[in-house]
Amino acid sequence: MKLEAVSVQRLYIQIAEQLVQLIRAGDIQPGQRLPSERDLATRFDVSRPTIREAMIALEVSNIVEVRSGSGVYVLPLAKESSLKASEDLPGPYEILEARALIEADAAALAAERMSNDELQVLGQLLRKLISEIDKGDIEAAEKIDQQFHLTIAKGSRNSALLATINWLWDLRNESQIATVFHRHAREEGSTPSQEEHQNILDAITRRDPAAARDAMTTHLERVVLNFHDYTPS
Amino acid sequence: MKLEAVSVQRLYIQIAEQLVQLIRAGDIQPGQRLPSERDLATRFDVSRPTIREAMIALEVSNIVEVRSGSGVYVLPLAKESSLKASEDLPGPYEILEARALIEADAAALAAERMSNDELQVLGQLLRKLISEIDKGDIEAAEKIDQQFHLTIAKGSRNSALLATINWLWDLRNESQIATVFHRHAREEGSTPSQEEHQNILDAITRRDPAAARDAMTTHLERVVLNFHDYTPS
DNA sequence: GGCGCATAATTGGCCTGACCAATTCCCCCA
DNA sequence: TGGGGGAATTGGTCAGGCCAATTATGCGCC
Repeated sequence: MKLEAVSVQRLYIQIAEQLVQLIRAGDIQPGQRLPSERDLATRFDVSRPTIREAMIALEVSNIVEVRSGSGVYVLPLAKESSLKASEDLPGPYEILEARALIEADAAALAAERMSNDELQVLGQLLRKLISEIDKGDIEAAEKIDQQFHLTIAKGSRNSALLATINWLWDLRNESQIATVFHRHAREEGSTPSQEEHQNILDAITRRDPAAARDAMTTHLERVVLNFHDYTPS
Repeated sequence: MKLEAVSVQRLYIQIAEQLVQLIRAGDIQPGQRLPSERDLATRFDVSRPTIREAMIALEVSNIVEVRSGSGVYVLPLAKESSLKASEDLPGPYEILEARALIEADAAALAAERMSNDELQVLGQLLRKLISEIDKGDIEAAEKIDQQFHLTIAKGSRNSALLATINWLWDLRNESQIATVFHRHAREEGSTPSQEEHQNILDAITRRDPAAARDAMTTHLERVVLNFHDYTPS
């Protein structure tokens, strides 16, 4: 029997996410100062170092600015920094469709622009991916898979594309991790993807943009099909 | 006399940046585990909470991965990333390139999915666009132009694509409104775009995805070319 | 009454030391 | 030789404390 790998997220992440939500919802306006660390500590019922870690996370993410001796303030762009309000988030199907299109574009560009070093990394990731799948560690394999795709996105040398693809993965991870779809994908969807990933890597290595695009499209459209088959309709 | 605005950076930033340098230089390879927090604390001669803050910063920046009870490990993509991920927003060229790719995808989908009502709206927008250009009101024309493009994005029936395209337009508007590029684009770039917009609309009306994609690509690639011509090199 | 300035209160920056839980290591025993 | 099972290591979190920067306060002086 497999236990739910809940693995409660670390506290600083929980707190940072709650604060981000408050900011996005408008409960805390840009420019406004949020409560002192000591105050937040008692409110969230955690220690001050934990609050402090959450602040670091928000600061590095350019969501707040920390002014020593004064307080921490919400930055102006904070509300939009993470694309779109949390209202009608795209569903898993829309995310997959968008990924199929955009990541295909990115793969084509990457085939032309990616450095040899990055290709090395890509090869390592693929080997690691296969080994994790063999070991049966699906969770680890999914992380590697994400890194594989993001490395390609980065290879496009276009930070707008990279940011977009990053966002789509975040969406997938945040909202949909426990759906029937993903559970199924974990069980069954891994095997063919090895070959598909290999095809993508080969195409990029050959510096063949069209082939890279096709390989990526094929890969993600199969995932879309998997999704269709197992969606409770 | 001007004093050095040293304002000693906070410790966690100093440490995080040193580690990033080590990673970039290859002294710490991706996949490798870096020293324990306690170890780093003594080496840098700071307390463990400070090291911990630096780790949080690196983790949020997708440079390392923290595995509880095991250690913190350098991620594969780490070599080229830096702290403050979103600090360097995409430049105008990157935005245009991304738009050319993504809006082309959206146009192709829109050709298949857009409702007739929306097509009507698109036609009205185009007429309005032409009339504003004739009147010489460039600013109004740009707003209409944006609506035209966003209506097509909406026609893709994919909220992830729509959100992405929305975000790219926001980026364009916010950060680059006063550059030489845009000033020039306002003066000269309007005339040919009338015909190009018409081509896009026609293709969608004909329900021809490939043509819609091509028309959108052509349109935006010309803008890219304009950009190239007038970029101060 | 209004203006300045010194002092007090608040706030972030950082440290020490400690305990817990997860992971890994390693030795000993079957 | 192959497991098993502590013991050591490592991250996760807490408590409480001191310092420096910033801000608020209030008192005296004009």
